[in-house]
Amino acid sequence: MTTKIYKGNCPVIDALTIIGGKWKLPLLWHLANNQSGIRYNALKRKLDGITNIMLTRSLRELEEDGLVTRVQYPEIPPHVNYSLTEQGEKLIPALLTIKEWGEQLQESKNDWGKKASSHS
Amino acid sequence: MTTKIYKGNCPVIDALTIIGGKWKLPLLWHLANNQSGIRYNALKRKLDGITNIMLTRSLRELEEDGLVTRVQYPEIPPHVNYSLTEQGEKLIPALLTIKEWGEQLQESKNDWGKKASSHS
DNA sequence: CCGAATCCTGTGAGATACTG
DNA sequence: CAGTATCTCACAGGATTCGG
Repeated sequence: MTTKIYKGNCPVIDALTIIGGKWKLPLLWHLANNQSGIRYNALKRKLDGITNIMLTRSLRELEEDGLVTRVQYPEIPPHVNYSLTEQGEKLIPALLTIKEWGEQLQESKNDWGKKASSHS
Repeated sequence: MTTKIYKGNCPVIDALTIIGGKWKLPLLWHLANNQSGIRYNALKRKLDGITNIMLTRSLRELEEDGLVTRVQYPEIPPHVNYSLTEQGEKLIPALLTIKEWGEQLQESKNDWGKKASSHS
């Protein structure tokens, strides 16, 4: 994936396709931590290693998918602000669910299945 | 993605990487619907269009990631049964959370935020 | 300051054929 | 029945360069 496969058939796949790019999650994460919005270059600094084109692409796609709002102030110098939409905000709790599962998975990969008999 | 990026840093990305392949979700879905397990060829029939190699690869990866159990009965003809592990089962509720979000997203993409008031 | 256009490459995905 | 072995191809990701 993040190749689109069963178009429209499955909301889960749709969702994962939307957030499936390499930078989408980090991007959403930083946007979630800046509810007042954040500027392009600030975003770029936080996402260490991202190039202009990847940042622009990712932002555009998230915008088209209705997760991100872009507000442009026609000033000199230019000023563009990005923030999560309501739909974008709603995604965060879902991601936290996944996060917990991922943490459980990492724990279970450590050996501790054997020594756990102390709490019963 | 599902290129691995920030190895180990983020459980969310880890999780999405694991379930990120093209057939992973459909596969997990069918496994979730057959708690007693399901055989290779039965799985293949349900996943219409999948090739042997993709099915094998996907199963192996899920097995290595601890989501799927492979049980082989040394009979003639061979009989191999696949089923979800506990970790695999735990993933399902998380996916349902994502599913709900995806459904909300599709609703909001239909135009009906706008037309709600005026058609006089 | 905020991007777009072009070109290149590594990897996921698949077609096809063969095996214990 | 349950897989493997190669080969090819498309596409996401990225380097580089340029513009309002």
